[in-house]
Amino acid sequence: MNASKSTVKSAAKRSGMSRTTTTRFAFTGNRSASNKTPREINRNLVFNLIRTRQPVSRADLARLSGLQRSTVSLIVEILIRERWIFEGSTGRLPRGRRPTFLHLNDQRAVVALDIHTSQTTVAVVDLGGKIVAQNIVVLPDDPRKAVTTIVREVKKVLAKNDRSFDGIGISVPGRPEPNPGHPVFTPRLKWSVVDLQTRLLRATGLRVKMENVANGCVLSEVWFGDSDGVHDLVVVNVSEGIGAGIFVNGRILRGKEGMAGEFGHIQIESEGPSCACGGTGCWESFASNRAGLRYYQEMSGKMAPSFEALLRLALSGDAVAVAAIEKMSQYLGRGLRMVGAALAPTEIVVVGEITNGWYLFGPTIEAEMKHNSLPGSPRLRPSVEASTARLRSAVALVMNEGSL
Amino acid sequence: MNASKSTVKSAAKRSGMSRTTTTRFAFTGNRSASNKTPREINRNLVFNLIRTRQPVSRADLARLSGLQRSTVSLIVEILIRERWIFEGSTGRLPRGRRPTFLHLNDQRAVVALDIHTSQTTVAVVDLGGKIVAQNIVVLPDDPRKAVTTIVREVKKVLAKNDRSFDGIGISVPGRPEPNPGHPVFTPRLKWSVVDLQTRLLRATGLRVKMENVANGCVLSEVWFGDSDGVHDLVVVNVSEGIGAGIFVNGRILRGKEGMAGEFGHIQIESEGPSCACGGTGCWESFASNRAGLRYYQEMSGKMAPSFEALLRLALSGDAVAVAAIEKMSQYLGRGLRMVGAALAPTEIVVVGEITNGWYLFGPTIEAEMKHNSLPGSPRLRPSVEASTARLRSAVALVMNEGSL
DNA sequence: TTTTGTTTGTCTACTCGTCAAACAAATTGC
DNA sequence: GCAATTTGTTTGACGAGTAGACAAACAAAA
Repeated sequence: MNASKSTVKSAAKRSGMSRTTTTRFAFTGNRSASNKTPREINRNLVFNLIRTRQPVSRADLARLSGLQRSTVSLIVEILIRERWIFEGSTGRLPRGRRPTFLHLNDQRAVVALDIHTSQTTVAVVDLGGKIVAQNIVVLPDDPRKAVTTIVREVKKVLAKNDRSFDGIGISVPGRPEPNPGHPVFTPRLKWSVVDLQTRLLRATGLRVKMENVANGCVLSEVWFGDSDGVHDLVVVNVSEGIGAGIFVNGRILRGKEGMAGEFGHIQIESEGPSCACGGTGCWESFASNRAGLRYYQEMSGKMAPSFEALLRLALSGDAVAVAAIEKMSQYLGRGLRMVGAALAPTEIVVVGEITNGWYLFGPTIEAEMKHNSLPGSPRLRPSVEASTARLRSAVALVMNEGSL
Repeated sequence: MNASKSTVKSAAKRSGMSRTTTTRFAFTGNRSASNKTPREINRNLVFNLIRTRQPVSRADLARLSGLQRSTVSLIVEILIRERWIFEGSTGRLPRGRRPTFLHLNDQRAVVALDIHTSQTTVAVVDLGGKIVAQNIVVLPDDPRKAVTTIVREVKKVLAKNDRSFDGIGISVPGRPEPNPGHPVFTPRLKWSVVDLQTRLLRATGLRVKMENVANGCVLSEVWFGDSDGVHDLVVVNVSEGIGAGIFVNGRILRGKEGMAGEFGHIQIESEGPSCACGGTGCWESFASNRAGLRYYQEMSGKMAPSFEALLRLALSGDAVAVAAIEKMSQYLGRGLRMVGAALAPTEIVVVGEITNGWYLFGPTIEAEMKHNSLPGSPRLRPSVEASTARLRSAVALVMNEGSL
C-alpha cells in the first residue's frame, strides 16, 4: 500500500545510499535455523579442531575457533559427557596456569572393511585414525560364502578388541549409493553389497556405511590430512579400473545416483579396446593396471601374473616392463589433464599400485598432465599408504553425518 | 586424569548403547557461529521464498519455511525496512482473515551487461528478473574505445531509468576470477575486463561483479528457474568455444583460479585441429560453432558468413548445412556424455545458437549422449532465451553474497 | 442480520546459546 | 614472597526462535 513511499528520485545519486545496506543474500539451503543451530555448528567446529590438533587446551580452542573461552568450555563439557573426548595431560606448557589438555577418546573405534575383488582387509580403527588391528582375508569364490566369511571375520574382530564400537565402515570398488531405491553400481564384485550391509547390521547391530574407494580416500585425506584449508581435492584411484572422488566446496560431489567421478569411462579416443561399460576407447582401458598388463603382453608376448608383479619387474630394471608402464603413465597423465580441466582442483592425489613406482613413472605422468594444460593446473602427488587411507575412511564414514 | 572412568568393558555389548548418542559430526566449515547466525540463515531463506513465490503472505512463508509466524513477521519487518520487499494486495484468498501479500521491490534493479566479442547488450533488470530496458551496442575495434563505449552506455541507461540501482552485473566469455592477484582468463576479448571493472566503478560508484557466461546462466537458472530443489545442474555454453558452469551441492563449482568447467579444452581425440589453448583434438574444435562452420566449408567448399547464417541455411532445408551441423551435434553429444560421466548432474542445459535448431539437432545430440552412457545419465534440455538468462544473471551476481 | 468457524498477524513468556567481563586458581619469574 | 600471566569458570546481558494466547478480519451458514 505504501509503495509510493519507496519511490526513488535520482537513481544514480541514490545508488551510493543503497550500498549502505551491506547485507546481501545467499543460498543457504532450504532448511530453517533454530536458536540451537549455532551450538550445532560450533560443536562440530570444536570437535574437528580437537580431532586435528589434539592434545589441545580449551584456551587454544578458543583462539583457534574465535569463540569465547566460556562457550568453548560449555561445548567441551558436552563432548566429555558424551565420551567423544577426555581430559589428560602432556602438551605444550605456557607461562601461567597449567592448561588441561583434551584428547580424542581412542577407546571409541570402528570396524573398517577394505574390500577388493579377491581379498578383503578387516581392521579396527580408532577415532584418531590409528589402525589398532588388521587382518587380511582371502574370500572364497562362492558369493554366499564370501559374505558369510566377511561377517564371521567382523564378529571375530569385535570380540577380540575391547573397545566401544560406533559402526562399520566399508570401502568398495564401485558406487554403492546408499539411498533406497537407487541402483548399486559395483560391476567388479560377484556378490551383493546390499546383502552384506543387511547381514552385518543384523549380526552386529552396528550402523553400516559403505563408500566408493576414491571417495573414501578423499574422506581420509580431509579428516586426517595435515592440510588445514583443504577445499578442493580430487582423488584418482587407479587399479583394475579408474574412478575419482571429488571434494569441492567442503563436500564430496556425489551426483545423481552417486555416479559423479566416473572419469574412467570417458571416451578419450574414438577407436580403442571395448570396455566393460559397453563403450570403446574409455580412459581406463588405456590407463588402468589392466591396460599396463595388456601393453606388456603386446610388447613382450609374455603375460605378467599381476600388475604388482609387472611393477616389480619394471623396478628391477626390465626394459619392456618399464616401457609398458611408461605407456600406461602417458595415458594416465593425459586423463589427469582432463580431470584438471573439468574440475580445476588445487590438488590431485593418485591412489593405486602405481604409486609404489612413483619415482620412476611420476615424472612422466606429471609431464603429460601439465603438457598444454590450462592456467590453474593442479598439484599432483601420490597417496601415501593407500591401504591406510582406505581403512581410515571408515572412521569418517561412520562419524560423518553431513558431508557423507 | 579421569580417563580410567571412561574405560569400557565389553565393546560388542556396549555398541548398542553408543548408538543412543545419535549426534555425529560433519564439516561445517571453519567459521564459528554466533547467536546471530540463525537470523542470517532464516533471513536468506525467507527472502528467497518471497523472491520465488511472490506474492505471498506471512502465514504462507511460515508454512513454507517451517518457521513460526512470529519469527517470519520479525524478519519480514526487517526486509520491508530495508526496502527489499513491500506490502501489497492481490493473491490467493483463503477463507478467513485477508492476508497481506508481500512483493519483491521491483524499484530495485541492476545494470546487466552481456558481453560478446563484437556486440554487447546493456540492460536494466529488476529484482524479480524482469528486463526493464535493453540496448544492443556494437563495440568499436579499438580496445580503449570499446571500454569507453560501454561506460558511456551504462551511464546513459542509469540516467534514463528512474530506479534504485544495486550494482552492475557482467556476463563475459572467459573466466574473470574476481580474487585479487589471480589471472583473468578471457582469451576472446581484445580489451581488459579488469580495466572495464575499475572504470565502471569509478564512473558510477556501484558494485561491479563479473561472471563467466556459463556460470551466469547457472545463476539465472537457480534464481529464476521454477524448479525448487535444484541441487545439481550443469550449463554448457556452446558458441565460439565451449565452457560449462557447474552447480553442485548448492554452490557454483569454481575451482582453482575459477577454471573449473573448461570441458571445451579437454582432448577427445589424440589427432585433430590445433586449438587456441595450444593443444590438439580439444572438444571445442570438434563441437563448437566454429567447428560447424569448418565442416560446412569442408563439405561444400563454400564459407558461411556466420553460424547463425549456417543454421538458417540448415533450417531452410540445405542438405549440406544440415550434414555439417549434424556432425557437430554428434561431437557435442559425445562431449556431453563426458560431462555426464564426470559430474553426473541431474540435468544438463545447453546454451547457444544451436538451441534455435533444437528440434532438428536435439535428438542427435541426445542420442549420442545417451549412447553407451553409465547409469544416472542426466536429462538434457536447451535453454530458453539464452539472452534473457545471461542478463538476469546480473541480479544474482550483484545480490549474491555467498554462493557467488 | 447474526452466528460460527477459520485464518492472519501480533504479543508475551520462555528457552537456548553466545558474548563480555569479572574472578579465582595455578604457575612462572623476579 | 609477590607480581605477572595464563587458564578455566561464573555471571549477567543480549539476540533469536518457540509455543501458545489473542484480537482482528473475513466467509459461510443459519
